[in-house]
Amino acid sequence: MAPDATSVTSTSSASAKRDLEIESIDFFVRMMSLLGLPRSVGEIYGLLYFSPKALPMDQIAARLDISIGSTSQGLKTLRSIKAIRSAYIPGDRRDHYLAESEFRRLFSTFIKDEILPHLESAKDRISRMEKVLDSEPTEEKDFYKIRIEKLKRLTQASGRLLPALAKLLKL
Amino acid sequence: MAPDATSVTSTSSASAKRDLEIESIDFFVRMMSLLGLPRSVGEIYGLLYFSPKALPMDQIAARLDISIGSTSQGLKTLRSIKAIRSAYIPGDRRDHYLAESEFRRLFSTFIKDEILPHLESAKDRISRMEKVLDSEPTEEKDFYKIRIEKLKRLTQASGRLLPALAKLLKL
DNA sequence: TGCTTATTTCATTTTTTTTTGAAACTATTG
DNA sequence: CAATAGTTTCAAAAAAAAATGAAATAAGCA
Repeated sequence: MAPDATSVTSTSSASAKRDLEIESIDFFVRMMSLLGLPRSVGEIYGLLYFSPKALPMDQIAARLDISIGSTSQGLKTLRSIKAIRSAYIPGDRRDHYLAESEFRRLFSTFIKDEILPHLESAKDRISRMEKVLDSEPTEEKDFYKIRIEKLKRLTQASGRLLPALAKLLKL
Repeated sequence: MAPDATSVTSTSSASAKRDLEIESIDFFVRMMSLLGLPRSVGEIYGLLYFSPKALPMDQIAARLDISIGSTSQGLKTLRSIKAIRSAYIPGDRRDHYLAESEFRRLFSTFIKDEILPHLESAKDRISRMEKVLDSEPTEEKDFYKIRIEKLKRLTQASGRLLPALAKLLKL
């Protein structure tokens, strides 16, 4: 195997870099888990976020001590939410990855891909509910009407708020 | 065992109610899972949300066909995020639960309890990072400085945006 | 084209989360 | 104050999610 091309450039403190790396990984592991993404995804992003050079998959796996399977999966996830991009390194046929540091974009992608679809299906569901309520003469009709109305308002409010938020974050 | 006090009051469509109940449960199971809460919590809230009467624990468990252990746990969770409240029913010594239908409150509680604490610890972490960077003469200092700066801006922005959002939702 | 290196896929294993059910505890009431 | 009904707790089981590792596939190069 080739000598480790990213090994520390001798003189300056490797440990300071390592400390920053660890804090970064920890930070993003938590943050990603807040978004419901697995630990490995946070680790990978955290590592890349504080890496001045683009890193290939095998080095990411080695540095984090996780399998290449997880690494491949994690990179796929991060690509899908546009949290990383690959950089071409001449004379090396491996893909190299860089963190997209504008992660406000990342949130906005997340809202668009994960939350808005749920809202869509919620609208359908509410129509179905209204149909059920209209079709059959249920007791406590008023109660049900009010509840459906509240759900409707919630989804409408979210439907307006979230895209606005997404746009705000993207800029 | 006593006859089921909440069984349908004869005439009007039980199936319409059941249909609404099922849609509601499905809706909230998805929504809660978006917030990282277990299925049973969504089921319980969904059931209560479309129940005109307050329901005791054993009936909730029976209707959802889940254990009383899960039900007790789930109710505890829902109480902790103020998503339900209990109603006193004269002559019945069981606690009866009602859904808090203003779930905008619920989101705001969620932001306050789940997200803001992370932000706090993020601030500490960033201070630590800055200390590390200042203390040791690391190469690529500029790169690290910029990254830390970006993290800082993110947490600051969130620290301003989230409480505002929480307040907006609570009204 | 064949050889080598890099990457993806996916069945299996491991880990984590959730649910269950029974015992412990609490509170009410006769 | 005992008997009973209601609730919580928690160890164990079940289910779900994530990670592994090896085989399959793809891609670059001679």
